[in-house]
Formats: sequence, C-alpha cells, structure tokens
Amino acid sequence: MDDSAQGSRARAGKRTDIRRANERVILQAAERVFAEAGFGGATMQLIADMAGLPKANLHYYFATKEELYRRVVEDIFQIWLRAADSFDDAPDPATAIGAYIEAKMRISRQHPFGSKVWASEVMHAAPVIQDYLETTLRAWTEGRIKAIQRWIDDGRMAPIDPRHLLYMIWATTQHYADFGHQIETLNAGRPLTDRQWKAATDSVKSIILRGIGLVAG
Amino acid sequence: MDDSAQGSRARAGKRTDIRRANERVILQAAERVFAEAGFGGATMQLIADMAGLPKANLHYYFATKEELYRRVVEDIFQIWLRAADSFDDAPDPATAIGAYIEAKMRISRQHPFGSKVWASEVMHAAPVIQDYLETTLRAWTEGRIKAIQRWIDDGRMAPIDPRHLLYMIWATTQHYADFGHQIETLNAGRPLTDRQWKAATDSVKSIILRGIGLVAG
DNA sequence: TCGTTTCCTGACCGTATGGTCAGGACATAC
DNA sequence: GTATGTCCTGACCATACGGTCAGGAAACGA
Repeated sequence: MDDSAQGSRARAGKRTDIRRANERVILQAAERVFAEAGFGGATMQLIADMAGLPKANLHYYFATKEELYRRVVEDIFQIWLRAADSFDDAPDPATAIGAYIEAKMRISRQHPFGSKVWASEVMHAAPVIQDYLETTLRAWTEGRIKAIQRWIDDGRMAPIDPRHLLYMIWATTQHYADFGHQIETLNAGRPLTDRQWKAATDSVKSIILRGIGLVAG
Repeated sequence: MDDSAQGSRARAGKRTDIRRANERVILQAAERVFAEAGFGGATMQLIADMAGLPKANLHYYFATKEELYRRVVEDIFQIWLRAADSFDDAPDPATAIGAYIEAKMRISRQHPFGSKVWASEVMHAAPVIQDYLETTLRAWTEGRIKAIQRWIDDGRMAPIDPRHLLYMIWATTQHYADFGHQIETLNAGRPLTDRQWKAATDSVKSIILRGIGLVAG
C-alpha cells in the first residue's frame, strides 16, 4: 500500500525478522541468567549457551554485557509501568487498588526473572536505571499518592499514609516472585498451583483492603 | 579463677583476640561488599581494601570466597531468627504480631546489608542455605502458622491464611532494607529520618493489624 | 550476475580474579 | 634464650571472562 513492495505490516524483510528473533531469544536468555546469577555472576558464555548462539554472535547484537543488561532492565520497567495503568482505570478505591494488586501478582507469576533482575538492580543502588527512578517512577508515585489522599480526604478509606501503602503493595506482590524459591521450599518444594496463586492473591487483597478500611470484594 | 592465668572472662590470650577482631572486621566488610555487588560482583580484593587488610590475609582466615560468604549468610540468619522470638513473648495476637513487625523493621534499619545478602541468596535459589530453609525456617514457620491458626479458631482475629500473613510481614519489613535505595530516591534522595522510620513502622503495623481484624495499638 | 549490506563465528587477546606459597614477624611457653 | 605455634604478606600462578577481529556465509537490490 504505502511502504515498499509486498505485505507491509508483518513483513519488513527477512533480515529484520532475523534481527528481531535473535534479539528476543538473547534477551530472554539474558533475563533468566541475570536473574539467577546476578549481573556479576552472569557470563556472556552462559547467556549464549542458553540462547543457543555462539558468544561472538551476542556481541554482534549487543556490544557489551552492560548494554544487554540495560535492555533487560528497561524492558522490565516497561512491563511494570503498564501494569500500573490498572490503577487509573477505576475511580473506586477498592476496585482500583484491588485491580492493581491483582495485576502485580500476575506479573510476579509471569515474569519472575524480570522481577528478580529489577530487585537486584535496585538493591545494588540502581546503577543503570537511577534516572528512571528519579523521573518516571517518582512522577507516577506522587500522582498515585495524591489520588489516594483524595480518597482519604473524601472519607472513602481509612487515613493511612498512601506512600507506605504503595510500598506495602510493591513489597508484598513482588515477594512472590523475588522470594519464590523460599515460598516454594515452604510449600513442600513444589511451585504454587493455580489454586494457590489465587489464594495468595485473595489473601493479599483481603488483608490490605481491610487494612485500609475497605472490604475485600 | 578457673582458666589459665589472669582475668579469665574477657581474656583468652592476645592471639585469640586478634583472630576475633580480624574475623569481625572482615565479616563486616564482606557483608557490605556482598550486599552492594552481589556474590559474583564482589571481589576478595575489594573486601580486603574495605577491611584494611592485604588480600592474602583474608585467605588466612577464610580459605575461599564461598566460605566467607557462607559465614556472612549464616550470621544474618541468626539475627533473623533471634528477632523471631518476639513472636512468642506475648500470647496476645496484637501484641505478638505488632512486636514482630517492630523487631523486623528495626533489623531492616540496623542490618540493611545483611538483609540484602539474604535476599540475594534466596533469589539465587539459596545455593548455600537451602538446608536452613528446609529445616529451621520450615519448622519455625509451621509453628507460627499453627499459633496464628489457634488465634483464628478462638475468634481472636479474622480468618485469614496465616502463611500469607507471614509472607506479607516478611516482604513489607524487608522491603525497607532491600529496596532502601528506591525508597530513598522517592524521599528526595534522603535517607529516612528517625521520625520517618517510626511513621513507616506505624503504617505497616496499622494496615496489617487492621487487615487481620485487630486494631493497631 | 554482481556489488553491497547484514549476519555469523572460530580463534585470539588482555586483564582481573580467586587462590597459593615461601618466608618472615610476632607472641607464647618453658 | 629457644622452640613452637600463630599471624602476616608480597609475589606469583592458572583460569575465566569480556571483548575483538578477520574472514566467510547469506540475504538483498538492481
């Protein structure tokens, strides 16, 4: 129609496809290796093996280990931010906060490696995403704090400190990813089932919602 | 009196003193470096510099990096366990759980490096303390779950899942250590003051206690 | 078909790291 | 004093790691 030759939307040349596919498989392997070994413990060789590519090929797509790591962290941050939208889709506090908890629990289950990389990055004083913390995250947080404070001022929930409520939600939901190994060990060595994940989500929602003066749905 | 020569309690020979003092300074430096760089990112040279000792001297006291790391993790686990006692010192649920939260918040403030090392260890699938998780931690957890369940059965608190309550307490309190950098960034780049730590502790206690059907003190 | 660009990779290199060791300093016991 | 064990350390080593590079294969455009 408008681009070059044949099908325009999903086709952009075989070369571009190759690049996209390889970057994807590398990033996926890197996410896992960084999560399981930490930045310092991860090796390009290990990532290459897990991606099924020669090490030199990694350096063709990502010049340095730092660059690859940065991409992994940035990708996670995007997922994290997208989930935050569920906060704004409902003006009712119980629905908004409940949906946010559910979204974050879902991410903990679907992206445990990413969550661990993020945790590791922050624990090491955020060497590569400090600017995101100071801009995007800070802005998002302040906005949400204001929204919650408004609910409190309107008498729609208990007068708790919104900031610490957010920290509690982050901490609790991410705990199921970051400390998943410990939780699994305390679950007879077995990963949580669908049912157990639902129970965990319900428990978290129930305690927090009740804790801020809202009844769990 | 009973031992060898002079003062017996605080004296056990200068040699023993030297050993104790050096081990202490090494462990302290190691805890910090492991926390800030991760196991893989930490180097014996860095730990030695921070301890003010030649690298070879570290290897005199701790044969390998793994051995030094293991000692750091084990020491943290002990601190962690000692705090858990506050759970049993009061039979009243509100007091017990409130005291436990306070103890854990205090540890987060006093041992942020240790908390990070612990988190990192668990995130990496607990390569060195898996046995502790399966024995000591599991036993402690099951015991506490039973105690909480008893309170619930007696109608003294809301019928929540005790296991997830414990996870929430762990997650939330440790968050203030493990994600301290993020919290500091969201606090205008400044570490929390005494007053802010108290506010955080009160918020956590308040939400959780109310969340499980108990009123915050 | 031919030139150009992208993609691929085995072999290689410099460096940093964990760990060793021989030899010396120092404290202690007799 | 002297023998013995503890403590200390500069110099050294083998290895593993991140990264480079030359040269070739494959895709593409005309």
